[in-house]
Amino acid sequence: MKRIVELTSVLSRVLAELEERAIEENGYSELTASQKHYIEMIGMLGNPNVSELANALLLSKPTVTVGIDRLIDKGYIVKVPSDNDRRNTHLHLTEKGIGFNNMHNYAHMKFAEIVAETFSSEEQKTLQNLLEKLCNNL
Amino acid sequence: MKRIVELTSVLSRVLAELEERAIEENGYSELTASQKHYIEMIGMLGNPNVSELANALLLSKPTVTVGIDRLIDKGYIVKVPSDNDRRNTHLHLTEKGIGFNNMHNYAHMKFAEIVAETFSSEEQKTLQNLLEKLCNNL
DNA sequence: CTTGTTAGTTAGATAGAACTAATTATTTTT
DNA sequence: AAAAATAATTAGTTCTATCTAACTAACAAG
Repeated sequence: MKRIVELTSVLSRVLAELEERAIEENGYSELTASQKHYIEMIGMLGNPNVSELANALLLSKPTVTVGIDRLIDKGYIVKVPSDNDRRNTHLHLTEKGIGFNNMHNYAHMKFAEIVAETFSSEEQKTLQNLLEKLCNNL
Repeated sequence: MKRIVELTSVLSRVLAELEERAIEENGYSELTASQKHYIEMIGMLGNPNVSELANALLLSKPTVTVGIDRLIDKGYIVKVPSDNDRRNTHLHLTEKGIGFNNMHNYAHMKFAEIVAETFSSEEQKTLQNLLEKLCNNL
């Protein structure tokens, strides 16, 4: 059973590495860890304003203002002024920003390929059921 | 089959979170990401000198010298001068340093508990075989 | 229409993490 | 014994990420 934990942690690492490699190969290595975090969060929140992003990242607004400026320079984000309230600006991801967030999916697809190559559909069903059960118990 | 990927990535995240929580709860949050990396690497290398550690971390020696100083201040490492060559110093982890490296194991134990609670021993065997097969195909 | 609030920015400070160049101390080589 | 090589450190620089305090601009309420 210890072995199960080991194997799970191997899978963990492999998934992470697949994602890292996708990020490398698609030219997103110019992003720092914190910048990646910004972009992911903007994707999850869906066009937040600066304050909302700051809250979600547990950072001060000035910090986020500066962080955003750099991501705008690099072409990952644009600021769109709000119509209702001209103080307010919405943060939108550019194509490039969305592209980065897709690296996630890209890595998952690679992994899915491996799963498909490894298992018969019955095995897949069994594995899925077991994982499902495990996740329900977390 | 997409579902299998999802579930795996959930497990990934849960493992990471278990480890993070263990780190938090045991007072290791004072460590930065890079400092954690130093400590892990020293553990893996087993009492390296500064040059060996720098090589392993792909960093310059001066960078590592300074990094080590901070970890000494915080009580995670001690420097032991070499007997053969007095230029040379070996880096040893203190109890505290070893304690940090054990957070890894701690998280894995927690996860093992969950596995044990979730599955019969037959299910465990099945799961292990499937994971084994998958890992062999990576 | 003045007062207060809200959204965001600018300025200035601090700390970490990295680098190169130069220095010290020791050991090895010739 | 002098010169070269090695291990580590010190000094000085740069960049990123963070903060607080102070500011501007826009809106809201009385």
